[in-house]
Amino acid sequence: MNNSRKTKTVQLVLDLFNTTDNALSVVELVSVFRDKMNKTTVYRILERLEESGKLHSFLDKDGLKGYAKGNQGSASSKSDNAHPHFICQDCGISSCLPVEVTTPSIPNYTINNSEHLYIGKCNEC
Amino acid sequence: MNNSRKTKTVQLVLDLFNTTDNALSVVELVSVFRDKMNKTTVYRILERLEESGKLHSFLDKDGLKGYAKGNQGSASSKSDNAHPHFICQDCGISSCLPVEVTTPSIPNYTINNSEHLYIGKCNEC
DNA sequence: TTTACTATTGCAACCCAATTGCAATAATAT
DNA sequence: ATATTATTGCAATTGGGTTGCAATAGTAAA
Repeated sequence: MNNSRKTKTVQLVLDLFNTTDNALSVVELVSVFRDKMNKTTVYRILERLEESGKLHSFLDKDGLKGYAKGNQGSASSKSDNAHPHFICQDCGISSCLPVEVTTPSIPNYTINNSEHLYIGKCNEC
Repeated sequence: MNNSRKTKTVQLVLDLFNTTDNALSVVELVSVFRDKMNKTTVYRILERLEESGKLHSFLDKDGLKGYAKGNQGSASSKSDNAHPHFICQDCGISSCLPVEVTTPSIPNYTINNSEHLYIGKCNEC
């Protein structure tokens, strides 16, 4: 018994993420699907797709949420597969950086998870 | 001609940051100064103190803004002195990590600035 | 000290990303 | 077909953060 249902709206979201490797902000996604589904639905679909590991999320430099393909670990194992995200300060495009993240060891601190954001210019700009 | 004025409210904020090295979220600060000054005033004072290099800011894992002592570069030279921030998932306390940040070099990307956040447990928890 | 100048503050209204409650709808299992 | 319940739409709400503007209070000059 699988809980998740294959609805038209979920399929639309999945289709979009299959056309790009870039990350998309929730604001963009809500706008893109303006006529296809409700804002709340977009939020909830993204939430579920992240939960199930089909997408992962991160915060951009303005504190807005972005989503991209792939699993950065489910809610129960957040620390797997961490990678930095990049945002172009010119065109605003954001993407996952295919780079290893090294976690420093700090006395008195146990580090379980990390977020890394790089701001700069992409090759288009 | 120095633009900045030594007001009572600014002094209160500076006094608080002199009692701790930890970072404080804007929400906390607004709450702490609830009876001393207006919410808007807190935001504006923090903004000015960051501008002048007495404080620096960062985003926590929920996208909320935090402030801590010290200069992470003025608005014109943001990339100086970057360091990671730590948030304890138990007590919520956050602090600056005295660690160097290494910026990876990625083909086709120019990186000008970065944000690093570590989530884990502090020595108290 | 008084006066003039203007940085700073308080307040109310506003912006906008994100969340919530609930009834209606539509996948899926039987 | 029918029952079950995951999913959606909608409207209202929450909450961090911002803005406009008049009132207030530092500060410099007279």
